[in-house]
Amino acid sequence: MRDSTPTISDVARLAQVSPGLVSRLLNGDTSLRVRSETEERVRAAAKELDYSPNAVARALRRARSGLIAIGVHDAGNPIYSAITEGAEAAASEAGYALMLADVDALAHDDAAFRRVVAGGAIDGLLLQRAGTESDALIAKIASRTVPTVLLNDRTRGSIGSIAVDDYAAAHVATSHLAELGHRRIALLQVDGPKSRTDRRRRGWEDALAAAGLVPDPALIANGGHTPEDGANGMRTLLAKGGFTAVFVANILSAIGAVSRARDSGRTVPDDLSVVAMHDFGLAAYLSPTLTTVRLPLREMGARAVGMLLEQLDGGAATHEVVSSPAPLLVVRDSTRPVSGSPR
Amino acid sequence: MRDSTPTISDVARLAQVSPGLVSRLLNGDTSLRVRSETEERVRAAAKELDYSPNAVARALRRARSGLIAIGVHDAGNPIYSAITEGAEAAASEAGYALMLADVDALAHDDAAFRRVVAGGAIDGLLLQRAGTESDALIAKIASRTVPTVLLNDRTRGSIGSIAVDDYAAAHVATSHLAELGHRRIALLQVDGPKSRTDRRRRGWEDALAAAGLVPDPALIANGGHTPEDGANGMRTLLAKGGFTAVFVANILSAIGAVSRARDSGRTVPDDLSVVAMHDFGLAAYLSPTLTTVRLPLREMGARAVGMLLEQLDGGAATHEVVSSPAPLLVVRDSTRPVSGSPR
DNA sequence: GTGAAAGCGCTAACAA
DNA sequence: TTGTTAGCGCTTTCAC
Repeated sequence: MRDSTPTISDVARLAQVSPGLVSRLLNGDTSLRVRSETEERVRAAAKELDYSPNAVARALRRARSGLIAIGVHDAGNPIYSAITEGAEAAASEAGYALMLADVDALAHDDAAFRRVVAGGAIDGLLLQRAGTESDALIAKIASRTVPTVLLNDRTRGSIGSIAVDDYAAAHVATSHLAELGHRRIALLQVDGPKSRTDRRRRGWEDALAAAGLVPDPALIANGGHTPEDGANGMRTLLAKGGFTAVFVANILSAIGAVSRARDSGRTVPDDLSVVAMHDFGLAAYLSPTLTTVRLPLREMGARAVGMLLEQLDGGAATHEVVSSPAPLLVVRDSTRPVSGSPR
Repeated sequence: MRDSTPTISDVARLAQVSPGLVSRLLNGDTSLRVRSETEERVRAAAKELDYSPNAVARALRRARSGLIAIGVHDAGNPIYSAITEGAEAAASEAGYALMLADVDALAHDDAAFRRVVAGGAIDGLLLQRAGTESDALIAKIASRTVPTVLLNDRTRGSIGSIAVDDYAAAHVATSHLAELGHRRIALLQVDGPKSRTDRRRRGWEDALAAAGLVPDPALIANGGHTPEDGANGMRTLLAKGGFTAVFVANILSAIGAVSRARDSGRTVPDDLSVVAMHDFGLAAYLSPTLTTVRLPLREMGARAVGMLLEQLDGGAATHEVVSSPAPLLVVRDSTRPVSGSPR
C-alpha cells in the first residue's frame, strides 16, 4: 500500500505507458486509438491504485477551476436556499462544485474578494441580487474578471441575469383574490430593485383591472422581505384600512404580516385574506396555512448555472426569465371568499 | 491596459526584481530583509497591475487548496443553514472558502465524490450527521483522505466531531415546563444517532426527576425532524393522551406537532404547552409564537472550521461540545402554567 | 538583499 | 498507436 496519493505518473508506470496516454484515456479523448489491451492495462492500474486526478493540477493546466461561486445575502432565507440547492445540483451534475460566499463580505473585505473572485479561483459567479449597494458594486467589478449571472434580476446589459416571472406571480395571486370576490385588494411589496417592484405592481394592477377593479395607490405599502418588515408593512396598511385582502410579495414578509394582523385583532382569513409570493414547506403548517404562489426557484438556480457554463463555452451573456413551471397557486387556508364590508 | 490577468512575473518584471522576491514580499515572509525602496517598487507594481495571486497555482505549489467542503442533507433546513453560515464566516475569516456538497450526491455518485473529496480539491470536510447510512459511509471513506469533522455528532474516534449540548437543551426545556406546573410532560424525539437521542432523553428524564416527576416511557414518541414527522409524532402521542406539555427535540418538528394538535382540537398553549429545541427567526411570528431553546449553531459551524484548521496544522482530531453560549430558553406563547387536568 | 532554478500534477501539441 | 516535451503560476531552497 502506498502512503501518498497516487499521481498520473504512478498509474502510467504501473500500466507501462506514458502519463500523456493515461490522461487522454481517462478523459475519454475520442481522437484516441488505443489498443484495447493497453486500455485495459491502464484502467486496471488506475483502479488498483484508486487513482483520482488531482483537481488543482488539472485546474491549473486547463485554466479552469471547476468552481462556481454563489454570492448570497442570507443563506438561511428559504427562498435563497432553494435557489442555492438548484444551483448546487446543476453544478454537481455538470462536474462543477459550488462555493458559498457572503456578498457583504465580498463587498467589504478586499482580500476575500480577491481570493474568491480575482485569483482565478472560480470559473463563474452567481450573484444574489437583493437591491443593496454591495450587489451592484460586486457585480460590476466581478463581471470584468469572470462570467457572472445575476439572480433574481432582469438587468439588461453585459452581465447575464435570470429571474422568475414576477409579473405572472403577482397576477395569479391577485386574480385569485379577485375571484374570491374581494374588491379592495392591497399590495405589500418588497423594496428590491425598482424594475422588479414595478413588475409585481403591474401584475397586481393588471389583475385588478381584468376583474374590473381599480388599483388604489393607497393600498400599497412596503412589506420588505423579513417577517419584521412584513409586520411593519401590515401595520401601515391597517392604519389606512379599507381592504379585505392582500397580496404579499414575499413569503417571510407574509408571515410577519399575518402575525401583525392577528395582533391587531384581525382574523385571517375571516377578516382578511392573504396570498404570499413564494412557497415553502412550512407554509402548510402555519396557522392559518398560507395560500401561496409557488415559483421555480430551484429551476432558476439550475438554469443560472447552465447560463454560466454557456458563457464559459464562449457564449454571450443572456437574460432569461424562468417561466416553466409557471407560477402555481397553492390554495390553503389564508384566503376565502369575501364576507361583509371592508374594515 | 493589459488584456490578460497579470502574473507574478509581470509584477516582477515591472518592479525589476525576481518573481521569487515578489512572492516572499507579498506573502509577508518575515525572514526577508528587503531594501525598503525595493519593497515599495514591488508593492507599487502589484498595485498598478492590480495583481491577485492565482489561487490555483498557489494551491498546487502549496498542496493546499484553501477550500473546505461542507456536506449537508438539506440546505433549506434553517438549523443546517445556521451551521453553514457560521462555517462560511469562519472559513472566510481564515482565508478559506466554503464549498457546498450534497451528502447524498456524495454517497451515490462516485464521480462527484472523487471530484470533491479525493482529488486534493479540498483541505477538509465538514459533514452534517443526520444519522443516515450515507453519513457513516462518507465519513469513513472521506476521513482516510482528508481531515474530517462530523457536525452534530459526538462519535469518539479518529474522526473529529462537534455537537451542541443536547442534554442541557433538553433539560432546560423540560425544566421550564415542570416549573410551569406541568406534571405529565411528553417527549417528541428525533430519530437521529442513538447516542444523541439518548442524551436528549436523559435531559428530559433528569429534569423530570429533579422536579420530582417520574418519566413515563409511554409519553415518548418519535417526532423526526420535519413538520410532517412532527405531526405524525403528535398524532401518536395524542392517541395515548395523558399529558399537558411536550418537549419537541426539533423546531421544524415542533411546528408540525403544534399544527397537528390544533387540527385535533387542542389549543396551544391552553390545552398543551410546547417547547421546541432550536430557535429561528420565524418562531416569533408563528401562531402561537413558539417557546424555544436557542443553541449555538453558528458557533458550532465556526468552531468546526477551527478544528479542521487545527488538524491541518498537524493537530489530532478532537471531539468537542459547544457549550457557550449555553442553551438559552426563549419563552414565548406556546407555554403557560398548567391548567385543569390532563386530557 | 536578491536571483536562479526546480517542480507541484496535469494536459495538449507535436513527434515518432 | 504511443511517447516526449513544455509549461500553466506559484513558492521555496540554495546560491551568490
